[in-house]
Amino acid sequence: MATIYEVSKLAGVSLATVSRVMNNNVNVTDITRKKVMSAMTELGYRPNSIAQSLASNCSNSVGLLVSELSGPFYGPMMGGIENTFRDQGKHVIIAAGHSDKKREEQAIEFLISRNCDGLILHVEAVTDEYLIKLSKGKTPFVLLNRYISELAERCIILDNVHGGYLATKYILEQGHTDIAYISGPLWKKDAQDRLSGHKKALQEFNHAFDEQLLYEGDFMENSGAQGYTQLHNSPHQFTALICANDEMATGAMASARECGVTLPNELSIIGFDNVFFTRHVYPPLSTINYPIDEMGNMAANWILSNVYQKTTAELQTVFKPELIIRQSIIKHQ
Amino acid sequence: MATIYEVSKLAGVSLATVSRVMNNNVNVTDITRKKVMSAMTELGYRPNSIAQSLASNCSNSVGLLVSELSGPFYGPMMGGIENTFRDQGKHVIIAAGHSDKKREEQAIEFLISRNCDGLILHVEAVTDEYLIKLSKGKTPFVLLNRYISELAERCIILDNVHGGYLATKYILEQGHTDIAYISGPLWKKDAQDRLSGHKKALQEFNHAFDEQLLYEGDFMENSGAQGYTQLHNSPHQFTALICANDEMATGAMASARECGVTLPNELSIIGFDNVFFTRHVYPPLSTINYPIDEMGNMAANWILSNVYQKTTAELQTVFKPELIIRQSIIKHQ
DNA sequence: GATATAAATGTAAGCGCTTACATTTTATGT
DNA sequence: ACATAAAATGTAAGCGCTTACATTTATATC
Repeated sequence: MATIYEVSKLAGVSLATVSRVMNNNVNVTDITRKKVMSAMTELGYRPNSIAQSLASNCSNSVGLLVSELSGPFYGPMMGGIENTFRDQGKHVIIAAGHSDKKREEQAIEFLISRNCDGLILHVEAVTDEYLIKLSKGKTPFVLLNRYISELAERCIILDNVHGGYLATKYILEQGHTDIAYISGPLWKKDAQDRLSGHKKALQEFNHAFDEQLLYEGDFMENSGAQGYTQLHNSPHQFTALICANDEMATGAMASARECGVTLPNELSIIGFDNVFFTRHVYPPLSTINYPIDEMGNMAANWILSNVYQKTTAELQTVFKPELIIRQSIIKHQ
Repeated sequence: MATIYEVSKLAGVSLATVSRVMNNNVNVTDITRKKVMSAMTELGYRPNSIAQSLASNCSNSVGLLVSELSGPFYGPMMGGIENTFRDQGKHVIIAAGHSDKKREEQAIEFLISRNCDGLILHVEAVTDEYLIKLSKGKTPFVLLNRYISELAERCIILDNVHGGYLATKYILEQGHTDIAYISGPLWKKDAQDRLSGHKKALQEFNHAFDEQLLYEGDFMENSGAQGYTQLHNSPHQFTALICANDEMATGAMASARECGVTLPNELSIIGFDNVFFTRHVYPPLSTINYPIDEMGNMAANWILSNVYQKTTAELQTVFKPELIIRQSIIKHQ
């Protein structure tokens, strides 16, 4: 591979001049620029980005840590992020944390040791303290889907409380009074928030929250199925089921059908996240929209603005969930 | 950040020695190794991977190009790949090609200019010639889901012909004789192959292939819906529909239901790929399994073996599809 | 046209590592 | 104890760029 040195020789200029035409282009005569450019194309020169990084102390790479690379939730998020960055010549290095404290920490270390200029973190298991300490370090980062008051300006979140509220409110408005709830793991903030939104709506409608109708799942499909079975077999009746995410709702639907329950006639269900397959389940699942792609985009913009000093669209940190109505809920008489 | 130089000073050894303990560890006394190690931890030293790359001419990064970051197909593939690599201290740089020739080429250029040691390519639009030329270059790559005879040993593929054959054979065995087919875009090799598998099965059962019952889609959900509508409105009857992937099958199912067709009683459907949501659609979709995660894994192993000289499990290039039977198909009398 | 000023270009010192080669230390055999 | 080979360590030259600073060249001012 040709180096800058050969280009400079062929063009009859110095290294610095070649470097200048590669970069900001400031203070170079058109004529020398042309000489250099044609030398470059003649040699098929392409800058060595590693050497650039070392010399400039900027790797032009941003680290992206998600819980899983697969699954309906992260794909759109990554898509939005990659798109924004590649246009800017930045590249994204991905890692998966698998919702495990140790693996998340390792992944962050890994990304930092890779000289990422900035990090986009969707972490779940790592502690607030860890992140606060990390924020003192020299690698800037944004947090997706996590709120830490000390780091507020770098948290891009969904208003989960409001989302939980919207779901329950809609169910209540449809006349349901006996409502079961399958939550996420309650050590996770978003699971808590969605549940408190639920309680808030209940309170507003003067309905008591019934602990017996709560099942704590883990956001995975199976726990939805298990949760439903357990609730179904308890003495408590319910005509509507709220699930803290779509995966669990799907599991619950399968389980309900196995119990001989007709959907949606005998049981109304609502999920959360609006992952793309909710349209395909039967009956099509009502849910709460989580604009994860937009939020990924915003995270990318945050980095562009805070790390690379690019001017971007205005940064927004709190996103609003929206109710998506499909056929999985019926009016209760 | 501490550099190797400070470590060497604190440990009272030379740069080279520090470098040695970081690397192969060969020819270093235990005692000096310990001195160096403790100096490292004392300083919180972490090697600068950019400098390492420049000096060693190896970036420890591999580029991964997929068509989309989202969608049910690529997630599992990326997951398998990332997993394999991070264990080995390699990182993966991702890019999306969006099935567009120009964007795919750009992405490849980008990845190469990023000094990736190797590439895993899932490309669709780029020509064979381009790839053959690329193979003459210095960056090694594997191809996922694409076969080019000149590059056979670096193609990791599914036997799509056999997959198409299996699907059709099963439908035929269920007694169906009037079978519609929604294909992928026929400029894509996999779409062609699946269709020829279909024809092969037909022939084996002495059924003529009816051009009128073929619709060429684009592997996306909408085209499945459109395809179904068109086939439904044509004068030709059919009791079974084979779709070249699950997305189109899903679209066709929605469309069939809108046309008032009861599934699976009035129409049997089979898809292809076995993406995870096929279990959730209604009725659960029979399909052909595409072991994309394993194939991603294998691609990673290929790189490990061919680029990094690691010994890995034996490399396999052709994977076998399997029939997955669910409830979307009934026997035809 | 001489001088001051600005613009364009060149020079050379790093960025933080690896590694060929040189040198020193240690082990081995007699 | 000494020569010799082997092992451990040190020296220094890069890897391909960027950039502060120095120098040269063009432009403006009177």
